[in-house]
Amino acid sequence: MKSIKDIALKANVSIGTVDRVLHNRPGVSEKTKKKVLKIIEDYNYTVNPVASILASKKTYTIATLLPENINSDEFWESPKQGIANAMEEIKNLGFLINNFHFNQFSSKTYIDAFHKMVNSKPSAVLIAPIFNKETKELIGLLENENIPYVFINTETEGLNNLSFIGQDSFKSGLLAGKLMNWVLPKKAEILIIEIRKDISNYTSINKRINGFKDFFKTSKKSITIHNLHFEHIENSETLKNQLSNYLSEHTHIKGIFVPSSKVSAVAKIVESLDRKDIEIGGFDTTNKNIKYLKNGTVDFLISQKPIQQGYDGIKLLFNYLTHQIKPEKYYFSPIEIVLKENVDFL
Amino acid sequence: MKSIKDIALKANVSIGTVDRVLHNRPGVSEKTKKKVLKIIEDYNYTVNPVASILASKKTYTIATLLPENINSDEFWESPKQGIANAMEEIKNLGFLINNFHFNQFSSKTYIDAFHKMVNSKPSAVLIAPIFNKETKELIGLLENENIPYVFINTETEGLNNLSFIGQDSFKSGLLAGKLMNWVLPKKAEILIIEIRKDISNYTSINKRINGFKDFFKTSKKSITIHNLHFEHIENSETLKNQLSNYLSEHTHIKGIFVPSSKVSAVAKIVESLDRKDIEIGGFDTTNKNIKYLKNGTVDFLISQKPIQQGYDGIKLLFNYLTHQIKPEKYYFSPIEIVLKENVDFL
DNA sequence: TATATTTTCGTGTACGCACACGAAATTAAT
DNA sequence: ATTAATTTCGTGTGCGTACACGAAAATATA
Repeated sequence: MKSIKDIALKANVSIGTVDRVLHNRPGVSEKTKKKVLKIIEDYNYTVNPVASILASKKTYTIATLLPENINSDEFWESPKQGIANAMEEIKNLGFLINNFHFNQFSSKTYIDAFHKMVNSKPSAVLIAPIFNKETKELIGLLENENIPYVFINTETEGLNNLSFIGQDSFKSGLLAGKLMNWVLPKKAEILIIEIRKDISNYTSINKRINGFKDFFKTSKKSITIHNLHFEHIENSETLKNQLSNYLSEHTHIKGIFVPSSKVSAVAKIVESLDRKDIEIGGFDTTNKNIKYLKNGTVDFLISQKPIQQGYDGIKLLFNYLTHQIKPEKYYFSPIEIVLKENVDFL
Repeated sequence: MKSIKDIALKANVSIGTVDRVLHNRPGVSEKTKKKVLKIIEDYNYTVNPVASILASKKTYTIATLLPENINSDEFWESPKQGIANAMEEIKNLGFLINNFHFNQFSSKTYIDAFHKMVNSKPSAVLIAPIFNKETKELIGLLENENIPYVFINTETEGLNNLSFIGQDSFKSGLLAGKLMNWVLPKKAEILIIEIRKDISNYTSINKRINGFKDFFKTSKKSITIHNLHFEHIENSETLKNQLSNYLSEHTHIKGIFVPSSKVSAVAKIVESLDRKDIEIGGFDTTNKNIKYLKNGTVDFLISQKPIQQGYDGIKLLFNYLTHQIKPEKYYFSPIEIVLKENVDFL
């Protein structure tokens, strides 16, 4: 392995000079610069990143802005896990992390946290831009400071984000449609259950629903689709009452599609009604959802590898900051089908 | 970030002493060792791997022993890709790789390559132990030299391999059964097609078939299962003749299960027969298989993330050699369901 | 030509750790 | 108590690079 010293020796210059041409720093005449570059080429030399990192005492701070999760079962736990994993790998390379949180049902907390994040003067940020309008208003703060930002999970169009990491929601809904179509009989009715609390994330949810419905345009089976909205999901009594009423009024409903991670709340009710004839499909492998998948109440879940989303987000920023590697604008996460039979192997 | 110096300072010893306890080297009294360890604990100190690697001029050589792939579409291309990716990451950390190949249909080439591999005196090896008997005979060569070895893709029981990375074949077959059951009508017959060339890998294939059949013990549908063996698959004419004869003799066959990666060969024939009523399922996302998945001839594929298998194998050896991190004995790869709708998002 | 200015380059130190060498402290032997 | 043997530990150097500082060389100004 050739080193800077070897180059310097061969070129009859000092290692300082070699260093200067390597980093395109000023202070080298065209002539010697050319000479050194030639030798670098000849020797097939590349900087040793290990030594490079050790020598440059540069430190980077990455800030994240994600929803807080009150109980440990929530979706956001997973991206956070991935972020932590990535940080573990690069913490010795001069990277620090600063996590900011907000309440995903309060745009005010989002704005607050956003300001705090900017004030911490990070090298780069990873954001879940759940609030569309607010994000567009605030994003200038980052651009003024030239802080690169990556969006995760929620797509926001028309901004100069370095990259977006998340699922193609329409396609994942389409896939959900295909699976639901598989598990249903030749003739059946389907109920789509939306939880109004999801509204902050409405674009993704709506795209999923659109994709889902889109599939049935081509289905050979005879399918009718119902929609049901709930304001709150906490009050499980009213949810239960309304849902069981609806199901008893529409006895041909054999499939329920939950276009969010709140599958378990629905599954719990269906199970208590002992309606084994109803197939349920939805999103995200939270612990509760997995529980109902394993006991057969839920038929399928669609996952987006959220741990990897977090991991990839950090790694991407790492590569950008240290090696100036510009990422793709879109990284679509896997659309993973999770059944009882493969849930233990993910 | 705390460094050795900080530890030494706090413990009132020299960095040399701290270094000794960190590496379990002799020459430290129990008393000071305890003291230092306590401070390491308190400070939550971990060695900086960057500096560590730079300082230790140690170099490791990892050898791999995998089947050669003649055309670029074969399964083994993927693990090799993963291996290459991992090596790219660690090549500057003093790691070299040495790839050995064999013909997967000739045990003699396996034995030859195995010897060559051992003679190259690698620090550790990654093997696809496709030939069971031969592996058991040869493994002593590695154990004599105390060379750690990891198995990939093919499970071989009763040996002291550091780890195994691959799929739970029975479970993946079971899942294939579930999917086939979903796509078939209430009453149908299924054909399982084995290619005799797969014999070297027979354990995996057989386990898949067992899992597949196992599922139908619980199916509510009325299913009959046929079996068909082919010696060679190259001669596509005879394959085509035999298969089309069999299908025309057994008109109730509505599903074909290929428990190997040779799905495309079967799909090609079924397509040429214009038998759109037959559903096909199998393994591995080779380019050809994906082609038939996309055009609808194949209904589902089951993938095992082969790229990641290769990647994980190398990374695991890296961690073992550099940090003495002992891996789990079994790493079961994901059992991934691949449909037309999600094949572009893997 | 002498001096000032700018350009070009060499030297030294630091990053955190590994490891060799040898000194100091402790213990054993006489 | 003196010396020898052993254990315990401190110091120094190097890994390959980054970067600050200042010296030398080249060029400009008078």
